[in-house]
Amino acid sequence: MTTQWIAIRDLPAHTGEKITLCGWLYNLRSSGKIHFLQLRDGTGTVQGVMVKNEVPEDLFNETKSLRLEASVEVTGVVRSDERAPSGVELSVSCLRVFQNPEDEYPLGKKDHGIDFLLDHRHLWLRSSRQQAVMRLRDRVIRSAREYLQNNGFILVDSPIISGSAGEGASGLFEIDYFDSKAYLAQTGQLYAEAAAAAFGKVYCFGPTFRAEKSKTRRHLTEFWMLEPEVAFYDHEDNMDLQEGLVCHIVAEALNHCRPELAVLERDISKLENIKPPFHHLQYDEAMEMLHDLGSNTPYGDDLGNEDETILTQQFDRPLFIECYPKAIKAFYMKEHPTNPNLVLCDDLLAPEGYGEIIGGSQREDDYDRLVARIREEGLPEEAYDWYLDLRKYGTFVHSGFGMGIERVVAWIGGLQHIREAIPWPRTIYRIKP
RNA sequence: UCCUCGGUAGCUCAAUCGGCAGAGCGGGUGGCUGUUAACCACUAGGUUCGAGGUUCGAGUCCUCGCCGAGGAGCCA
Repeated sequence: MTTQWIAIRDLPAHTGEKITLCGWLYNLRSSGKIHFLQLRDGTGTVQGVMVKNEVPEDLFNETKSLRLEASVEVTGVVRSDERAPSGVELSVSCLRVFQNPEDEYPLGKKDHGIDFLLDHRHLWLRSSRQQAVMRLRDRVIRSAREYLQNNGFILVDSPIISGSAGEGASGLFEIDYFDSKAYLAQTGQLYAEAAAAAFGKVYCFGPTFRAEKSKTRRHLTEFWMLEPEVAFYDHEDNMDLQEGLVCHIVAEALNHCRPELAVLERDISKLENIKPPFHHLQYDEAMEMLHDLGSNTPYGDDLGNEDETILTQQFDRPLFIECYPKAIKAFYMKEHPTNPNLVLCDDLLAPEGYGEIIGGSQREDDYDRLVARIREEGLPEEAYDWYLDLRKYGTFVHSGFGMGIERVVAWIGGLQHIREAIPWPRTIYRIKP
């Protein structure tokens, strides 16, 4: 295509000029002798106005028969108009149809059920709401990388295919790998720890897989996780990093995604609260508070979703819960220096009931203790020989965490369900499209 | 794996106590020179998820199955 076309987003700068744009017809209204064409091109929307006695009669009649989502090239003069939401309209003088669909567009202008929308995810992405979500997701990812890279981190990605089951094989997807079995990664953490010993401050970012039959609005079987790992950071340094990262992501969403948050009808004031310092509770304190608030969760258990919601409702910004019992946490977490029943870890809970967005810990750096923990958990020791090497050759205090991108997007965007926060959600009963 | 809810027109949903299968949107036809999910008129459109059962009569009640959603557990 040799024609120079203009993005709808940039139309106000071309007021008074005759321009050409390419896009799709997302709605068409007509008053008999005047057509209103709602056009979108991925950068924005604009109303094209076609008046019967200003264009050839064939063109006017053909335009009336266009179906929703017809792909078109439209030429006309950009005109400022107070009645237009974006401030400008297009007086259409010429319209070329790339394709007028033979069938009616499946997604109507009124509401649809979630099942139908998910079956039509490939078309649903065209809607203004889904475009707002994807732009927010893009911004979250961009600002997270930006924050880490501005703070001396290097991206060192981890493999997605792993040869050993490692921790708890239950949640792993098994795949055929030539003549043997392999597994899809649940986390890149162990590899990030090795990379931290090479580069100091590292992160990995990629898809992770959980073969758990979770059926909740917070779970996907495939989700994206950002996992920083830092040499010589302890538990406290780790939480400072998490706080800084989350604050930067929220601030950048407010800087760049106001229109998207407006489409999502997000209460901005809730996001403007997200500033340091975040609240901190020790696990013990959290349990005490929960029991005062009527929870029945016994001491020693992990917090239920209900518990997380109750706790976060007490605060106006994210909440750290620190130092859980060792028995309910992963083998690689470092034992608490004064209480051997606890580990140096933290969960970061988002406000408004969005729950855990980060799980992190200081890692066990003592060879003997780590071996003992692997044996206690009944894990296959030989699978961790390379991981144990990190404690044999220049062991070092280090810490890291994993942040679930979709949960962060769901929280910042105020989404009801995490599946809207990823372009192609994967859940137990849904792997198409 | 467990608990709860749901499946009726292309879509979103109604249908009273078990008594003629309905509406809006979308489709088709016609009308309208400022519409904002435009509006107005007319019109077509049904194996009520499937298989049994109860009943004079089942979308509705019972049994089993299938599919999906929300929640629990687990986790980011």
